[in-house]
Amino acid sequence: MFLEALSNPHRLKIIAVLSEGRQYVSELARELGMSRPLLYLHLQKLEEAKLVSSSMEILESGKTAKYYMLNSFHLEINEEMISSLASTLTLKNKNT
Amino acid sequence: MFLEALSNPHRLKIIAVLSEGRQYVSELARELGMSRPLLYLHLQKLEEAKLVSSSMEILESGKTAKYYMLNSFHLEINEEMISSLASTLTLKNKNT
DNA sequence: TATACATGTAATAAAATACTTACATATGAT
DNA sequence: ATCATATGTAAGTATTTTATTACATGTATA
Repeated sequence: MFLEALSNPHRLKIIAVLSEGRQYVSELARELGMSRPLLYLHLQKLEEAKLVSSSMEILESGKTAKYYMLNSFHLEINEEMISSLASTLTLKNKNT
Repeated sequence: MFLEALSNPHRLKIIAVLSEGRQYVSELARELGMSRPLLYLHLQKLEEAKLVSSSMEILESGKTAKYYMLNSFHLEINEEMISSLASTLTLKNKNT
């Protein structure tokens, strides 16, 4: 769910950096001062939420790089929207 | 942070119910099929995020009741907004 | 007094997230 | 061959979040 994807400060930073342009994972990890495995985890969640996309490419150096880019998004969040979102959710309920 | 507050399905349901009108905790717990202590926890997070407010009142029966009501909100979420939000965040960084 | 129903919270358990360490593979340059 | 730098992921640990259980207090009613 996109709201869950946006609930972590690291992921917001990732979005902020990607909003300035696409970047590949290792370089992104350096810019954010974050370990690559951890960055992967966050990127995965952002990708599942369709907030970012990725593509494998070849750097000038000849090494392969996985580029991530930000998908443009625009959401209006208000009571009504949350209510209709809530009605689509299933949550394990003890009673019935 | 309001995005964290909105990242849990129970809390979205709470908002959905409260959007139909104010309600007191015990009754809300029954409507949601949720234990009161758990509901308290979620209501606290929503209140910290300023999404709901509460007030103690006396029921016709004479018992005191803590009413919760939804605060009206409207947020535009897009890359730009996330970027500026991200810049306000401090996150523990290993390297400087 | 016992029952019913309200608030409030402490202590604990369970589950989900976040994070680290370690290693594997591949390519190009020295 | 070794070094540097890329991807990818498994396994384990740590932390945070979520959830339960068990109480305490107060008021009105039977």
